[in-house]
Amino acid sequence: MIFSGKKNEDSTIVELLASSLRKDIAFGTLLPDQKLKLNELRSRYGGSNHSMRETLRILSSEGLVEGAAQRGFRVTSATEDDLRDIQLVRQEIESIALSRAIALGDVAWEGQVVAAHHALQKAEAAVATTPDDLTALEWDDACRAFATALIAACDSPRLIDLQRKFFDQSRRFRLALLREGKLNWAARKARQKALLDAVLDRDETTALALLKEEIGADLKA
Amino acid sequence: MIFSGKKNEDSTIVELLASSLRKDIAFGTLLPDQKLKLNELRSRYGGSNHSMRETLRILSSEGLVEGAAQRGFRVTSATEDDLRDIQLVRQEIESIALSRAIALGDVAWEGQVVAAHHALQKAEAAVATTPDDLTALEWDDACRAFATALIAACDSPRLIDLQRKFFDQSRRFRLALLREGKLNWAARKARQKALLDAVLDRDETTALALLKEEIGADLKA
DNA sequence: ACTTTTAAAAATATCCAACATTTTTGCGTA
DNA sequence: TACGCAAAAATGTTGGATATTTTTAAAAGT
Repeated sequence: MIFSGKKNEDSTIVELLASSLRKDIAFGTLLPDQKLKLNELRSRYGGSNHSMRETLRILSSEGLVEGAAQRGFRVTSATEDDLRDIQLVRQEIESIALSRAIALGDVAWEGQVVAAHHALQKAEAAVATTPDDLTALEWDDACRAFATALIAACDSPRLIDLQRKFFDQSRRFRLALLREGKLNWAARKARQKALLDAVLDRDETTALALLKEEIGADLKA
Repeated sequence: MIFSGKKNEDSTIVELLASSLRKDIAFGTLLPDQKLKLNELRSRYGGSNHSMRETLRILSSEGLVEGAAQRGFRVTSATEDDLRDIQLVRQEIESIALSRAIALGDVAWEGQVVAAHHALQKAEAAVATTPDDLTALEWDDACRAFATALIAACDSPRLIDLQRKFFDQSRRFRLALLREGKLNWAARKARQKALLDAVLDRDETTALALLKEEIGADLKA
């Protein structure tokens, strides 16, 4: 990944399809609860029926779509209950992981966190002024990178994996709030700075409180 | 499948294959880190290459198998680190879920828990005397049912789903301990009874401590 | 009118056979 | 022994064909 800003490592067709579908689900091009018929998807995204089925199995394992035997797949619903549940899980998982990261992280980790925070600041400023799709995607990626960096020093690969999955499930909601202009940029900036400082100070209590607030902020925003 | 005690809801070929592979992974017929070549699997379990690929995607989403682009699938490794990680995640997830269940559960839930505990007692006694494969499987299912019942009143579908997935990941280790005769039946019985009582008393602190012990017991046993 | 039955259409699930691409293996050479 | 390369093996992908199931729409009966 020498040249790529974002590494587009979609080496197989199935991964390529999965990326396309993920993006369209995140942006709401594919709506919650929408039936995903194989032939429609194929004519829209390409690929054989098998590739598309495999793709849907992958998205299914990520919680973005749901499949039922003999009756195909549909986009996972996105009700307020779903949002609440996802946020609950994110808060719990990321809290545990952050605790461990704060206990275990070294200086290199601190560097990662600082860098991710810096990139996030830039991305937030950019999307606040020009909220087109591409900028939105980069902003969302920056959010993800910051959240990932925070727990990178955690010693549990499975917790890290869960963090990734549930963050991706929360994308749709975050992008929706952005579209509706319901994000408080000043508050976010202050909170993120405070979170960064708490982490660097290894102030676990404060950091966890701020992390939960950061995750929960999207709900009633 | 008209007579089977456990409802074999494998309505599709893929689900059937997944069940077979799950079982063989749990019992160690398919060893950790073993390469899973499609043609070998097909001649052993049947199914077309696509069905088998889909099956492996499913198992992959359950953490039993791992896939890498262009180089196929292999059984997930099962080192001590893996065990530790799985147990950590189980302890955290199930603790959160049990807390919520204790707070929210009604009498029907208590009934479920009592019933599952009763069945577990029977299954433990059975497997302690005749540890053949079938009995072992039934015992393991009873363990799972008890753990599931404990958190059934939890209001987070995603936590419940995670509990299921990580319990299934821990199967291999539990069955291995059984095979090696490293389980302390008396201690287990006492602990399970104490856990049941704590839950029925809504004594969260005690219940959580016992739950963590129950999950962690398999490690140093 | 309203449910129930039945027939047709659509969609899913599966398989086979072939082919392109990538990875692994085995062997000869430096 | 290490290296590189060709052969073999394995993965990834496609198209077409077919069985089975679900969904739909129409027909029938009360």
